[in-house]
Amino acid sequence: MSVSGGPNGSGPRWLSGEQLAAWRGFMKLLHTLPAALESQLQRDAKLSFIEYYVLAHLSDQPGRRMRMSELAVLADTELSRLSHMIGRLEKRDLVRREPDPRNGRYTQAILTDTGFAYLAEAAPGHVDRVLDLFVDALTPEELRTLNRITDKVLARVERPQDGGSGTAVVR
Amino acid sequence: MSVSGGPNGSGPRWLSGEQLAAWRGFMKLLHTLPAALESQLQRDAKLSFIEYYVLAHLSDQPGRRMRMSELAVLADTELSRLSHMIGRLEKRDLVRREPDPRNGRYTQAILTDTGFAYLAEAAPGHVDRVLDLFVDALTPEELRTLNRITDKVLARVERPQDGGSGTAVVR
DNA sequence: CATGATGACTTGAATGTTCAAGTCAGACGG
DNA sequence: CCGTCTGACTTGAACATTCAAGTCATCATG
Repeated sequence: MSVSGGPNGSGPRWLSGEQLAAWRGFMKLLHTLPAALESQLQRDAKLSFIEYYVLAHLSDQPGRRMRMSELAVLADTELSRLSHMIGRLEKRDLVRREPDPRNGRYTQAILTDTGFAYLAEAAPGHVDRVLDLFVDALTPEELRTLNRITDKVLARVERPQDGGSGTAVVR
Repeated sequence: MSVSGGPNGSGPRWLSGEQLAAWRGFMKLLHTLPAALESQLQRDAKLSFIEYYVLAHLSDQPGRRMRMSELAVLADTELSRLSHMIGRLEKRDLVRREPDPRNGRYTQAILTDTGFAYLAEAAPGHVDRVLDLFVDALTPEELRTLNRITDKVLARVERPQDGGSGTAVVR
């Protein structure tokens, strides 16, 4: 980037060629892989990626139900977005809501029978695609390495401490 | 997932434990890493991830200008989204538009001086974060492996179109 | 040239996401 | 009990993205 070495003259750290290549490629993957999976899900089941995983998580649960806030954590989304989303899925009869009988502050999202059948119909196609685009593309060795890499980066991202990387001044 | 082995009985292929762990972790990374970078950019420069890279690509170009359609390819986005986005950046005086003098059908997006200065201000903080969360988290060896993995998956995703299950060869 | 075809955007409406309040149930202190 | 507080959503408005037309310059053809 012209901005990197350019106007700041002796600018701050930048990325080396190899690092930049890895980062660029990874950024591209970040966008294209979900897009490819979404397009399959959208075409075959009119579901977005996150909708699919919300339904899948519910189907996994005893009673096919879960508290909204727990589901939000699992689906890695904010409660507000989840609430709107469940509202839309409710209109399609895939999910319904009930207050938790044990504690009325909580709401349970419940996968309906319709929703379960719908998911069962959609799952194989999606799984095929994950296998095809991701799992089968890599050797078991590479998969293990990737898992380790993922964990390391996630640990950094979720590191409790924030801080603008130490003493470097960011005006 | 209950849906995987459940209602379909002898269902189609599913993911093994290791595969599933790798996929889950990767999906999580797909979401949290961009979110972490966006939150820094948003806080420090009121820019989204993609807006940042649009400005960065422009700054890289001779004349700091590029045709909309080329920029759309580089930024991996649709023209319509780019057009709306450039419209918003235009209101902030970071970018302006001109018809290409060589061919009036084309539009050039041009980084203004204001935009260039703005980007120069925002870049170090963003780069720091990429280094911190991504590059520095991995060994050079891991970075190379990741790069290879990325290329393999991207090749699958961008594969023209097949569906024929005959070829097991990845080459 | 006039006419239609094509390509490269631009635009407006529909849809989805984010942000800032608002609501409501239960916990807590007096 | 009563009032206040807290947590867990829900809601509506603002904002962004997607989708389906619409516009406009240039090209091809008769």
